[in-house]
Amino acid sequence: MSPDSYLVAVEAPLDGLTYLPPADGAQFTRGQSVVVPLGKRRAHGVIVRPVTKPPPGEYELKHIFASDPERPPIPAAYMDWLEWLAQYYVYPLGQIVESVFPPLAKESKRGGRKGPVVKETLALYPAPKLTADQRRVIDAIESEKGFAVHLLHGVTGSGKTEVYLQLLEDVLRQGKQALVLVPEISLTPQLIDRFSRRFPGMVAVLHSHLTPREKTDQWWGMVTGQKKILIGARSALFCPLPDPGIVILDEEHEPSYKQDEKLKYHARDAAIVLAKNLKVPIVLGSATPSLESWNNAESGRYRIHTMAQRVNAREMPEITVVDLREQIRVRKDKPSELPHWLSDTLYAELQHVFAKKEQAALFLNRRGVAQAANCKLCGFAPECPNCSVTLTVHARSHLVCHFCDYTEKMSEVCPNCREGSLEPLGLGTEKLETDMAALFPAIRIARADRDEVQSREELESLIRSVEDGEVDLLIGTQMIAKGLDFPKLNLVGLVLADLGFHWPDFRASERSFQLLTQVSGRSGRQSSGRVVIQTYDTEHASIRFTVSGDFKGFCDQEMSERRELNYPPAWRMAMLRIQGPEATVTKDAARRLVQRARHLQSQNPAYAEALLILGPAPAPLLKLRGQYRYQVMVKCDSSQRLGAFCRQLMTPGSWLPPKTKVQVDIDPFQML
DNA sequence: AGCACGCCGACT
DNA sequence: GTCGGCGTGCTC
Repeated sequence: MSPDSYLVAVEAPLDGLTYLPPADGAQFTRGQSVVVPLGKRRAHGVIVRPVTKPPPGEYELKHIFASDPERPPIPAAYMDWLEWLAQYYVYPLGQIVESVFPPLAKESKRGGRKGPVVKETLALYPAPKLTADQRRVIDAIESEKGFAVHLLHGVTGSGKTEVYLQLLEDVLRQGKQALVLVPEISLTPQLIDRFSRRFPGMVAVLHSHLTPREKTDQWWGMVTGQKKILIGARSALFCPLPDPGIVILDEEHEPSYKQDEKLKYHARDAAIVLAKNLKVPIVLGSATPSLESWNNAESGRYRIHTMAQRVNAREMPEITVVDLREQIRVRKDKPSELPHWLSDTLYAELQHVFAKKEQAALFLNRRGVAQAANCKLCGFAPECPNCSVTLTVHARSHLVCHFCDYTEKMSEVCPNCREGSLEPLGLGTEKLETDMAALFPAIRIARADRDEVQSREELESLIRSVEDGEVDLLIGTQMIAKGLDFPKLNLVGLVLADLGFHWPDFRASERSFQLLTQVSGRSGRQSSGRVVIQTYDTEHASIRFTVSGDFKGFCDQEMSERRELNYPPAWRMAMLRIQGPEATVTKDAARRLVQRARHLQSQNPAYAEALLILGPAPAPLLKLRGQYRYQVMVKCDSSQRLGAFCRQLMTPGSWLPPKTKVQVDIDPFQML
């Protein structure tokens, strides 16, 4: 019995359209590529499933033209995964399906005089002898067959990469393929070389900096099975591997795994579902696991593997916390020549390091435009009474919460100590550079931030010049915290750790802790490293737990706060973003969206206690590129319920004014 | 997304 | 009078 018709995912913002089989009566199976008529054009499509019922409404069904010989069928596990993505992230399947295919035809004109994507002429890199820790972890991971999530918690320098390499070797021995995901920023030629030396001729690479031709060639290398290991940024997930045996995802906690445009997926979460569909193990590695993953490990959903020792038994660096409040008090009586941001302690350490001809780095995690206010005397930063996030300074006179729109006037005197004054936090890397150049005229300074370093090539050449000892002092934002692996770097200074604490985001503490721990772990690769953390808030959990090295302690405390306010991972969250060209119209639409949401909530008793709707609140940058932006936050006790709610809420209707658009972001990272 | 239709300003 | 601007709406 032949089916009446097929549901086809087509290149359009739709989940699928119904088509009749072609005139020749050819039949199709799930995952096959076809060419279909769509309006006036020919479009690519993928068979989702045969259907017997015609679509609702009066339609003259069109016929599929033919199957698409250019495109191989998508494996069933990947089809299931794509449908999951569409459901979970509330995004049209038709626009997701396109991303499993390469940008160009298999064979077309070959151009480009650029070198090969993966160098194949390098000296082999033999496997070193594994440490007992590494052997234990590998055995534990390999003892479990089929799908399982393994969280590899290894301190910086504990040799996680070698664990990955050994796991890959064993998977390759079984003739299977592997997918290795890394954050885009760490996908450097050095990393690719390391894999290529170990597995010559078997490595393919996919990331956004490749040309369409290069992407297409790498894609086919994996899909034909010629290449065995795919290393890539998050988009590499979409390359349909015919025979995968393992998925590895390094730096699991990295926020850059979350895509914040179009399909707003989290590569870690998507990778886990993919691995589950493929029935293969997935390894998540990090020195500072995300609270999400840690929570899953504690509850037994993930297997946890810990590596607490550094490979060569190197010491962890010594961390000094400088209380800037104390510094201010001292300087009140005894004025200093030093810039206000530079403590006597950090200055002394810098002098010491430069005298020994070693390297130093100064970090200032200056992030974006949103500014917190804090008291220079007591460190107090005003918080929203409803949301427990730091309030943001608006027009230097008001404090606003970006989640619930709570507003208060910014008081002159600090409401906490009634002595100091509230002032916006503000300090830039440029200022650090000019001050340091004046203090130490002889040292060579390099600056790394978004203004100074635009491309990855620039970042790589900067890193190389630090490695080659052409730089004495590196000044930068957290963009260099990742690539920081310099043998002669023996001092890391965090100029103002508070900037991270007071970011208006419920993950601010977690990110600060991660940054502090990651940075601290990287000072002193060879000899005794030092870390100086300057702060107005020495009691902040991020600092206390970094200094004590108590990862679990930090997570326990942070989890209890998340539970209290129904934040992830205790609850789940979705952000609804409304934007339009007119201020009042957009704000009105946002209000109406909230009304709709509350109405929907009242219709279904299952939502009553399980759902919190907050807002609308103006986005921190209310007007961006001519668009006014508001956001509505939805918290929910279960991800299934949250997904169902959002899909219902987003069903198209006439309630949206023209030119106004709503987007859903499930499990948002970017709170702005 | 892409490609139509549709209704208003500056061109031969 | 038309050419073309991109706002709006639809695709089985």
